[in-house]
Amino acid sequence: MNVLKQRSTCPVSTSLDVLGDKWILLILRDMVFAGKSTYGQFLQSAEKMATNILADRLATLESQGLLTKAVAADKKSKFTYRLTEKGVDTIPIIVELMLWGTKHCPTIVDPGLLAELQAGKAAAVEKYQRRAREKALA
Amino acid sequence: MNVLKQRSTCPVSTSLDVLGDKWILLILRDMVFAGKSTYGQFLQSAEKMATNILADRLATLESQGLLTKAVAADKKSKFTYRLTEKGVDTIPIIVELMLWGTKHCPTIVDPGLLAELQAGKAAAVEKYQRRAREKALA
DNA sequence: TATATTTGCTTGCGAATTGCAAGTGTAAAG
DNA sequence: CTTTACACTTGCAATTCGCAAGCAAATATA
Repeated sequence: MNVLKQRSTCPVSTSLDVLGDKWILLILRDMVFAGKSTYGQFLQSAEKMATNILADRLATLESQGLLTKAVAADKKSKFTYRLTEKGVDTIPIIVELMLWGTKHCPTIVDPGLLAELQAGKAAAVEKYQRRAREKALA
Repeated sequence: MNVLKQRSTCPVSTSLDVLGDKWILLILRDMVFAGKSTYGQFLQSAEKMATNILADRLATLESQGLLTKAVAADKKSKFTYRLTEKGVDTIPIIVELMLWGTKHCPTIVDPGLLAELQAGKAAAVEKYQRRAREKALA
């Protein structure tokens, strides 16, 4: 299950073999910019992903080493998903997608976040990466 | 045909509604980094995309305004695809995908391009954007 | 002028993937 | 000890995918 097929040795292609899925990147977005970390929270997103797809993509993300799964601190019947360094490294990609969408598609954007990104992209990326790392340790 | 469905108003999600497809981004990669511009050239890529998928994705890219289709200068039975500004603006996304793949997946990378990106990402992105714009005018 | 080739697609079809609805299992709460 | 919360799993119709073959117009070749 969930065996990755690499189509070529091109770095863009190999990235897409993992990340070239609409749901995968929305899960990562939710973790980074919405602070979500549980199955139930991911289900509540505006895009309404199906439960089987969510389960499948979480398993893929875990097997690909982008996130870790652990029993939640408050409840034993609950799991917490956290980004690994490999996952944290996708933040620049998500940020570029956000900027492109903001510029070229009809969207509703958080003005604070947009201003932050336009003021200094690299600094904003680093801030969210730092924040994700801190959460992973907690 | 090729009607886009927007899943939400989030800029990451709207970007993915257009770009969240493995083939779409490989076509853009071929245009930007391999200088390809015809149907036949796209078919020759290492990833071997099916002819019906290529035709479909080129139509999508055209209808979404990422590229333009024109009769080739040398042959009337040939078409030339060129990036629009909206297409040129995807270069930062492709560059981030390339960097992530290089760092986290087994790949074979062009050392010159990698060195150029590591020396100065913004400068390299601008160079390829300039080059794509020049080609579009030719 | 007749035939072959290049180029850019379409079409058909079996296989894989998706999305929806409903069901399952375990832990905690009442 | 029943109910609720949470995280999935299963079944199934419908869409999408990938492969192979076919098609049509423009050009090259004999």
